[in-house]
Amino acid sequence: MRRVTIKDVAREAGVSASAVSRVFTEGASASPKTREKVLAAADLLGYRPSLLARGLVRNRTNLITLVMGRMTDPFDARFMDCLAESLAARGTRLMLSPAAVGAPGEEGMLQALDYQSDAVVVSAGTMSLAHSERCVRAGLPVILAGRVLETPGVDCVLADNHDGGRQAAQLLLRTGCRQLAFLGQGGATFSDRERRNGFQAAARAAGHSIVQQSVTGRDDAAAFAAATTLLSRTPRPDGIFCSNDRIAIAALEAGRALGLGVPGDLALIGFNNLPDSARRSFQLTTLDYPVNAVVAQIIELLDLRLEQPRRPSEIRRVPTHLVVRASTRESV
Amino acid sequence: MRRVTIKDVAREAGVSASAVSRVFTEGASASPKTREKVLAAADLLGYRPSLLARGLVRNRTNLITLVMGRMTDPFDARFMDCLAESLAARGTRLMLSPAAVGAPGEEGMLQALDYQSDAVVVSAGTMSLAHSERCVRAGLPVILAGRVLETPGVDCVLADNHDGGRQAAQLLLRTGCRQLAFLGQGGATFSDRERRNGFQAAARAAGHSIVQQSVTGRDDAAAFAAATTLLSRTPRPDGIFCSNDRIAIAALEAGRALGLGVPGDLALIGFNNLPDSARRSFQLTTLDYPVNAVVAQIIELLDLRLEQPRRPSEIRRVPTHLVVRASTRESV
DNA sequence: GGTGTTTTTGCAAACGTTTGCGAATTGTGA
DNA sequence: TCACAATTCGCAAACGTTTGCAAAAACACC
Repeated sequence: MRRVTIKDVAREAGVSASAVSRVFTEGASASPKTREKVLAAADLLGYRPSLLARGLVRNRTNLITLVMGRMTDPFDARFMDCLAESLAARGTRLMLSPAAVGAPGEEGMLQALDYQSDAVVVSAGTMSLAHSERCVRAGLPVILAGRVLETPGVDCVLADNHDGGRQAAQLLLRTGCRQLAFLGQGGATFSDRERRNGFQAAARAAGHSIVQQSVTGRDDAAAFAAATTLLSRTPRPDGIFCSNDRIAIAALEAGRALGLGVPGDLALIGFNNLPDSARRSFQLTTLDYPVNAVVAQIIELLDLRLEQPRRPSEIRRVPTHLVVRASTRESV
Repeated sequence: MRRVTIKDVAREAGVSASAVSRVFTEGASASPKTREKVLAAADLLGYRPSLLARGLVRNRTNLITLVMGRMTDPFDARFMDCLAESLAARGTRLMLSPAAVGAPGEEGMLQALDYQSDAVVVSAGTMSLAHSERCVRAGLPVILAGRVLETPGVDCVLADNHDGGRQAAQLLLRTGCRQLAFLGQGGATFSDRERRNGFQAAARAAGHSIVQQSVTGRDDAAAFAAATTLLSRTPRPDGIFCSNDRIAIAALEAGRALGLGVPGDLALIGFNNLPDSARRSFQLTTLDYPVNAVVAQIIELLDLRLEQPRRPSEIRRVPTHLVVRASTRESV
């Protein structure tokens, strides 16, 4: 039951432990003869190098910690899935650190230090980031997904939410909506604020004002209630931009429950382009959140920073594009 | 930038490294005085024990590897989230190993050995399990979620799918359905087969036969197409049990697209009780998959096996219960 | 075969912990 | 104060690797 170690392989192959190590490390020198002997022995014994031990001496674990909130939104799942997959493809493993467990929540970032993660990716939108600096000071690269923190050494990558809001406003206005509204989370997350600001700015630029309504709570019922409230205001909004698809779908159901035709009486735009929003029951116009592109940027920044830890930190924005479906009207 | 190590703390506190170590390990002997000095020093320097090093000597890492398929279904996300959360609460970290990366896919199980995970949880439903035995032989506990493998040393926990199928059949028959059908994945996953078998057995026992249709492909469009095919058979099914909620919702949309009333012309039952199925647009009757209970059982089995590695392996089934909504008729 | 250059090899010291063991310290009771 | 028991402490050896260094081996060239 004892783990088969490098020494076992060395003995079996009749070489030194260093020789075995070199066979198993990229680009090290080993003669074809020993290589063959070592591989045979390793195969026979079922040897696999301990990445713990290797990490200890190399000070590089090929581990990345992901700090995330509860994956209540399928969007988070999609992000995590994509990240795990892309990292695995380049030989890096992803470790999960749920943010919600302790009271402060940001403990998860520090735990990344414990296992000597090569970096920590934070995607928990509502979390405070008090510990980021400490991580950076300890030499642990921090990458923020979906939000910005102006701290030296912290890289950020996110969708261009502001521009997404602009596109939403312009589409609604172009298709004849006159009473614009934003239905969001009341500024609870970074993305929420950016999307609202972009929407509002574009509306203003076109000479329109917007009304706002926030959903309090995280479940669909809360979103439905908030949408119902919003739709019973006078004048009734005829074009709503929602902070994300989940809220938009709830709003769509609320509109229908009130007997409103979509998009005739009410046009709706969401954000994220979840699989759900393509469903024939909803056919939601939305802004595509480019998960793959965001993940690609994260990995690129990761590599850059691991190569040169002192490089200035970057903020990268990934463009977002409209996916027009049947919850908005045709352009006139 | 050098990591602050146990020796730094020892020097700062004026004690030996062993003393520091003992302060940081549960139930070791250290006098109040040294404890205080050590904690002060550790706090000052920002010391955190390296779990790599600790894992190396203790041969216990507090790491669990989760081997999973792509998280295309929100159900998987829910499972993973719950597992990560529960493990974190007891001080164990979850490591992800996407199964889909290599050609064989089961490589992920072996990678659990590399980081000396304490155990591996496999939830990838469609994956082959060729490497399970090898893991067990290497002393790595394997726990299967959602499927059964009759191998000594492999524990399994899953929902009682067979009984769920029975409940579905009985409800449909009790509410007046006469042409029962099963819409599933053609036996692609373990759960799929069990659910079908339970459904079929109960129907037979009541003197009914069922027709089957399988959806080929993983996206909603495939499910919609399969449902449409199924609904154009003669005699047309009036009660369909679907392998999971995603398929059931697609079937519901297909029924509506054909102008069928739900539940009047067509009754539908899903499986998993996803948040989506509670939506007012769907109101899907479904079987609740008790994620929390399953995870609790997994953790219990885990603890048991870590305590006594040689104990006989167990198969635990967690009961499932009907959540009746508006996609089925009232009992008569 | 001899010289010089390149490649391969083994030794031993690291990496940051834990832990058995014996020594040192502290506490107890008369 | 002394003898004895119970704690606490430090030393050093582990855990399974990698890697700088110098010795050894292989190779190239004349």
